[in-house]
Parts: sequence; C-alpha cells; structure tokens
Amino acid sequence: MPRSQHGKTSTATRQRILEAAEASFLEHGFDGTSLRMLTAAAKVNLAAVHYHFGGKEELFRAMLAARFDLLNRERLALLAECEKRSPGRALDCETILSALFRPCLQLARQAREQGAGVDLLRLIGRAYVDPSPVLRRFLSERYAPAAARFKEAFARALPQFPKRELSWRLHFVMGALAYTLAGTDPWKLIAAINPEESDNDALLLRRLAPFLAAGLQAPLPATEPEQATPRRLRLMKRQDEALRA
Amino acid sequence: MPRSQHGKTSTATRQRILEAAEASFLEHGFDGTSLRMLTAAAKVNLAAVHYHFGGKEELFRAMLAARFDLLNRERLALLAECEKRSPGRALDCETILSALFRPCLQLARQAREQGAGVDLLRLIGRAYVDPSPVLRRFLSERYAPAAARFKEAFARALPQFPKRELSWRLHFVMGALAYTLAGTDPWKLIAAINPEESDNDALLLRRLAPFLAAGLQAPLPATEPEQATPRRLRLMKRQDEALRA
DNA sequence: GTCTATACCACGATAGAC
DNA sequence: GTCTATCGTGGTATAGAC
Repeated sequence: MPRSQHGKTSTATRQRILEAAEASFLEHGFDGTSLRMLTAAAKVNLAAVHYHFGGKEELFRAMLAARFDLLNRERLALLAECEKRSPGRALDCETILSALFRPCLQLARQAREQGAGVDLLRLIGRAYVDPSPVLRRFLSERYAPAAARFKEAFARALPQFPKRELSWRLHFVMGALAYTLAGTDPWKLIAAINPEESDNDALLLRRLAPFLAAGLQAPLPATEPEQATPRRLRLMKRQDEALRA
Repeated sequence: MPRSQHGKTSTATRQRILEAAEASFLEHGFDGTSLRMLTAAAKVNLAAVHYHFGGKEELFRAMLAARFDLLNRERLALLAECEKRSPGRALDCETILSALFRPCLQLARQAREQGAGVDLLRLIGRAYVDPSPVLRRFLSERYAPAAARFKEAFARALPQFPKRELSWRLHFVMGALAYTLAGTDPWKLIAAINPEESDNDALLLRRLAPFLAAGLQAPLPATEPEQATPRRLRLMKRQDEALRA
C-alpha cells in the first residue's frame, strides 16, 4: 500500500482532498460524507483518496490530526505560559478555560484570514460531537495526554472536589463547548445579530466561559451523592410514580 | 403509499422493526444504520420497512416520536405541577431543571423494568446529538412548543438576564445534557463505579443539575459583551499573537 | 511515484408477483 | 401483508497508463 513521499512536487491533489474533506465533514459529518461527492468537489479521481490516504477513515484521521495537533499544542503552550506567570499558586477556572477556548478562536481567525473555505470553529465542534466510533476513538486516544494535563490544572484549581466529581464536571464542560461550537442553528442566529462583524465567535465563547466557570465551582449537592444511593433513590422513585398519577 | 391499519392482528412486524431501530440507532446513529442489518436483526424482510413506514427517514421519525412525545408530555406536566404548587412565585432553576431531567430518568427506568432492549437515557442523548439534518429538523420542529414553554419558565426564574443571554445559556444547558447522556465512554465508567446498582443514571443527573443551575445563575461578564466588541477584540488579537511568539 | 479506469459488493429505494 | 428482483449509488480494491 504505497504512500506519498512527494519526491519534489505537487502534493496539490492531497491538499485539495483534505480541503474538500473539511468542507464535507462540516456539512454532513463522517457517515454522511460520500467519497464520490468529495472527490468530485476536489476535482480529483475517486481512487486518489485511497492512493494518498488509504481509505475514508484514514483520510478523516489525517484531516483531523492536521487541525487538532496544532490546536492542542497551542492549548498546552498557553496553559504552561499562564502557569509560569503565577508560580506556586494554582490558576483559577476562568484562566484554564480560556487556555482551552482561545486557541480555538485564534486558529479559526487565522484560517479565515488565510482564506480557508471552512469555519474552523464549527469544524472543531463537529469533530467533538460526531458519533462515528472511528473519530471518537481517534480523538480520545490521540489527545488523551492533553486532556489529562488540563484535568490536572483543574484539580489544582478546585482541590475541594474529589477526582471523580471533577471528571464529570469536565465532561459537562466539554459537552457544552462541543455542542455550542457544532450547532448549526445558533450560528445562523448569531450571524443575524451581528451580520458585519466576523468576531461573533469570540462573543459566544465570552458568554460560555462564565457559565462554565460558575458550574465548575458550584458546591457539591447537600447529600453526598455517592453515599446517598441506597434508600434515597427508592424514595425518589416513589415520588416520580406519585407525580405521574 | 399504503399504511398499516392493522385490521385485526399482528402489528408484531411493525413493533419488531421499531425495537430494532432503537437498538441500531443507539449503536450507530442515523447515517450509520443500515436497513439490511436492522431488518435482519428484527427478522423481517427488507421491504417491510418501506411498507410499514415508507422509508428509513420515516421509520426513525416514528421511532423518535414514540419516545419523545411521551417524554415531553411528562416534562410539561411536571413543570405545570411545580408551578401550581407555588402560585405567583417564580420557580427556581433547580426545580425547572429537574422537570427537564426527571422524566428522562423515570421513562428510562420504566422502559428497563418492562424489559426494553435499549437504554432509553442514552437513546435520548443520541437523538439530541445526532448530526443528521433529518432528525435535527424533526426534533426542533416537533418539540419547539415544549422548548418555548421551558424557556418562559427560565425567563421568569432569571428576570435579570436579557432574552438573548438566556437563549444562549439554555443552549449550553441542552448541550451539556445531550453530550452527557449520549456519551458512551462515561457510561462504561459509571458502570465500573457502581456495577450492581441500576440507578447510576440518577446519580449522574444529580451531579449535572447543580453544575447547570450554577451556570445559569452566573453573573454577566463585567464588560457587556455585546457592546465591548469593537476595540477590545483587536487587543485580544494582539495578545493572541504575542502569546504565539 | 502519481493518477485513472473499472470492477466488486453492500446500501436505500421501488415495482410487481404472490 | 409479505417477498423477490432490480436500479442507482455508496466504499473499496486493483490493473495499468503516464
């Protein structure tokens, strides 16, 4: 199975395929993308995908790696930079969240200025929410180190929470972020609000950050949920059934 | 295009198709589901799907309607019940959130006790995050009234926020909820935590609710984001570029 | 090494036999 | 109400042109 070593010229085909893959993924997701449409849009032969990448799965992995490798490198660099500026002290949640968000904005703006055909911010969101096991496995495995690094930072910022509680809260954070970035309807709304300005996305993340920071710092529920399981839930169950009547 | 009026017997075929559709949708989503696999699992002929439902899209719409009609009816009933108990006063966020969450738990538990082959909670989550335009349009159109009803309740609970701010926060709430319910990895984790107990899902939503309630009530960012656009963002941009160096 | 043409099997959809 | 045959399109694989 030969791979491109591009002796001296013309990886143009490869590049056009990657760009078409981004555009098609943004609109239709992984399962919804057909290689025939994609290669027609890229004006390359159908088989070129298999020659350059090995197949649909590998194409999408390469496309995502090209964006997310850089994104997560920037995120980690920004986090390290923030930590270096306040040595000894733990960062606060807002700072860590902004290390998570701002590289997204930065790369998206950069891509836009370079005339990229796709909105990188929405692409990131789509990648996080796409249900295809292929992509989910790829992202969670390849970027597990970066995720662990941010988790440690949050653990220092919120030492009062047990690790498991923190895991869940981070999961909620990523969910809100991914869903927000991926949404198609909200971006139409936001465009209506601010049709001229191209920095709507910055406004959106500036709304999301305080929401998530407050959620992260919310006190634990009165009764420790991990302990309260056995009989409180039976009670809730009866309450539910009573409400139905 | 004939439809089943089931003169006297055997809507068993229709029912088996619906059950297989739930199972397959849970595992592979809409685009990832093939009717051939689905009909093989349901032990019915391929063409039976088109006879009983009219096609793949209509099958999935029917499957979702069967679950979500009931779910949203319960949600609205619970919300009305809560409002009746505290007449005049606005509900607090936790109460409204629980009107949103508890019917999910209740129906999922009920389905489990009736021996349903699928975890209804995860099914709900998958439906909320599935990227297929067919399903997204169906859900957003069919359940727009219920969404508006809850939005009104939140608006009364949080009168200090402008309507637009509230729209975004509700979007964040639904994002975190959908992503959490849909996740496959977290459910494996939770099963490891509490392998015997079948009420793990209740624990999860009891963690999510305070997170979201705190986020909903978070104060607005110091500088009004809608006004601060013009030159603050140019500053941010320079900061970003400086950080990259 | 780069790209094309073409054949292969599985997919959703549909018409018509039983 | 159920099934078979068939059509256009999906991803994949490979032989061979340049």
